[in-house]
Amino acid sequence: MGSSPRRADLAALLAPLMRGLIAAEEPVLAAHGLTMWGYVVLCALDRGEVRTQAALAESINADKTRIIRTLDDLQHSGHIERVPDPEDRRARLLRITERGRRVKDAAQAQIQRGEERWLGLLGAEERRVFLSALRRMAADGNSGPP
Amino acid sequence: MGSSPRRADLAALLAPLMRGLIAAEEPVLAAHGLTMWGYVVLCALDRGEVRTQAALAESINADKTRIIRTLDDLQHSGHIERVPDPEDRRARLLRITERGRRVKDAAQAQIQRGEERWLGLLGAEERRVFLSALRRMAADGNSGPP
DNA sequence: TATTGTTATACTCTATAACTATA
DNA sequence: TATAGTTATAGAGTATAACAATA
Repeated sequence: MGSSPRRADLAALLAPLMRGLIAAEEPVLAAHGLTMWGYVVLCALDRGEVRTQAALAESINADKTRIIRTLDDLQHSGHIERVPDPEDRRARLLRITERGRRVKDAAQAQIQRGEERWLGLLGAEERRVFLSALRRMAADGNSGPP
Repeated sequence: MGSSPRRADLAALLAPLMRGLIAAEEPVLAAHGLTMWGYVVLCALDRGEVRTQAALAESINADKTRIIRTLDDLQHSGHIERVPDPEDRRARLLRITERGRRVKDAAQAQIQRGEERWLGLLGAEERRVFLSALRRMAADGNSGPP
């Protein structure tokens, strides 16, 4: 015997949770005039770790060509600024605007309230352990192929 | 102030972990002659909860038209059988074959060994709490929109 | 020669509509 | 009339290749 697995695959457990979270986020973002990618970009820029489009694309695991329309839209709606880099005239420096940060913070607050639908299933200590473990695992996933 | 979030969004933590897991799974599945969807189908059929194509599609959150090519391939490679339902001549009953189960079990064993790259970051008790919490959250995500 | 940002093109994946054979 | 399975078509999303400007 021994043919049935002790537990489901990790990915099989994460997938439905991910689906649920995204489904819950989408109407919130739409209500704030944001797309999923637009929100991801605002979050990345708000962290302040990246300045150029290439660096941004890499940090959110997107192709550099894929984010251009998103950046255009965010710029036109006043959520970000794109200024030429005086030190490298090929590059354009990205910055979230005051308005962009307000919108992002409002959307994020509502999103994290919505996450209580799932996190609320956990006890206080359980939640602490879960989030701590998840943070560590997520950080390692960034270190590329084994 | 209060403009920076206490923590990252749940989805933002799950996304890189999910990416890493899928990237690690893909070469394993390929080595066993399976696609991601083919593997998902074999796992669902092995659980034995569904019998028709429509029920299978729903259980793995896929469109009924989307799985047909996958079922064709799995049938041609002898991983599943499709027999006409004697009680409803419109339907075809799905069943994983002995060969299908062997391949699926082998792939799954290797996949779960690969997951130790992430789960291995956790202590024994931490891992137990994490998996227990994740299982509960994943089950709730299936209950549809709030 | 390599890199930044951009555009145009091709390709993959998925959903939609329409069809058949049953019920 | 509704449903199971199938096919064909169209649409969205993504990657690839090629370009101009700059390093």
